[in-house]
Amino acid sequence: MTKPKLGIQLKAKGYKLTQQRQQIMNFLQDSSLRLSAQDIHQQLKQQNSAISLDTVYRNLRLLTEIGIVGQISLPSGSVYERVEDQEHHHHLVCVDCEKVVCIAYCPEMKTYMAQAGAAGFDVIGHSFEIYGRCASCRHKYLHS
Amino acid sequence: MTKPKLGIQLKAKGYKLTQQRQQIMNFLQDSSLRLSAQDIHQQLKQQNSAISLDTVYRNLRLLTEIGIVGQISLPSGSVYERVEDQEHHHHLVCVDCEKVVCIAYCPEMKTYMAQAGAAGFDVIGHSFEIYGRCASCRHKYLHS
DNA sequence: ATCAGTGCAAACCATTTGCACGCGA
DNA sequence: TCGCGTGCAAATGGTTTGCACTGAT
Repeated sequence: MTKPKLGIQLKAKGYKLTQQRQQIMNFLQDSSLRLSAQDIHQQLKQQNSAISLDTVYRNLRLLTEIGIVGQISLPSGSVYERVEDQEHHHHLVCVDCEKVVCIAYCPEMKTYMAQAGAAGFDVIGHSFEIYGRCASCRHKYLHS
Repeated sequence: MTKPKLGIQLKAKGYKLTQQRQQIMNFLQDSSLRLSAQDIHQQLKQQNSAISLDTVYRNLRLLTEIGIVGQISLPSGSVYERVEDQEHHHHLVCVDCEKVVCIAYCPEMKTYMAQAGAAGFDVIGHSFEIYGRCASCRHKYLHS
C-alpha cells in the first residue's frame, strides 16, 4: 500500500513487470505465510493462472536478490516471505516439524554490523536463523 | 569440559559406537568450523580413513536427531556443528569473491537465544552470516 | 550369533539451465 | 522491433534408500 509499487522497484533495477511476477507477489502479499516455490505454483494453478514451476523459482530468486522477498532455508527446501524493512525480524526453525516462528528484531544486531563495517565490508544483507526443537516436538522427542 | 563420552550417549539411545561415528565426531570436535557432509567426507578421505558419503549423511542425521550435533540449513545444503560448542563465531561472506572473514562471538546473541527459550524452543544451533562486498571487491565493483 | 551399520548404486527431489518461442517496453 | 522472460525438458547436486554384506556387542 504505502511501499513502492512492485513495477517501480523492478523497473528501477532494469527488470520488467510481467504477469507472472505480479501474480507471485500478489500471493506473498496476501498471505503472511511463508510459502515454498511449490506452494505458490500449486495455488496459482488452482486459480487458473498456470505459470510454470521454473518461472516461480526464477522469479523468487530474482525477487530475493533484489531484496523484495526473503528466503528461509529448511532441510526440505526453501520458503519465502515478503520483506518489509520496517519489520525486519528473524526466525526460530524447528528441526523436526520445520515450523517457523518469528522473533523480534533486536537492536544488538547492530554490534555485528559495526564489526562488518570495521572489516571494510559493504553490507548487502544478512541471515540469522535459530534451529532447535519446538515445544510440541520436544515432547514427542522425549517420549520416543 | 568433560562432557559425556560419545559411546555412552549412543548406547543410552540404543546405538552402537562405530569407527565411522567416532571419526565423524572427532572431526567435528577438532574443528570449530561448521562442516558439510561433503567436507567431512573429503577430509576423512585425506586422512586415509575412507568412509562412504552415505554413511556420513546417515550418521550426521542420527547425531542430529540425538541432539549431539546441530544442523544448519543453507541454500546450498546443510552444515553441521557440535552442539556444545559455545565458542563458535560468525562470518562475513563476500558475494563477489566468496572470501569468508570471521567475526568475534558477541554476547548480545544471547538476547536472541533468550527469546528462543521463551518461545519454548530447545536451541540446537543457529546460523548467522552477513553478506556483502569486501574492500577489494568493492573497489573493483565501483570501477566496472 | 544377531542385527544394527556399512558400502554401493540407484532413486529422489528441490532447484537450475539450455534452447526456442512469446511478450513487455 | 529488441531482448528479456517464459515454458518445456533435461541436467544438476545434495540427500536418501534398497539390498546384501560386515562388524560391534
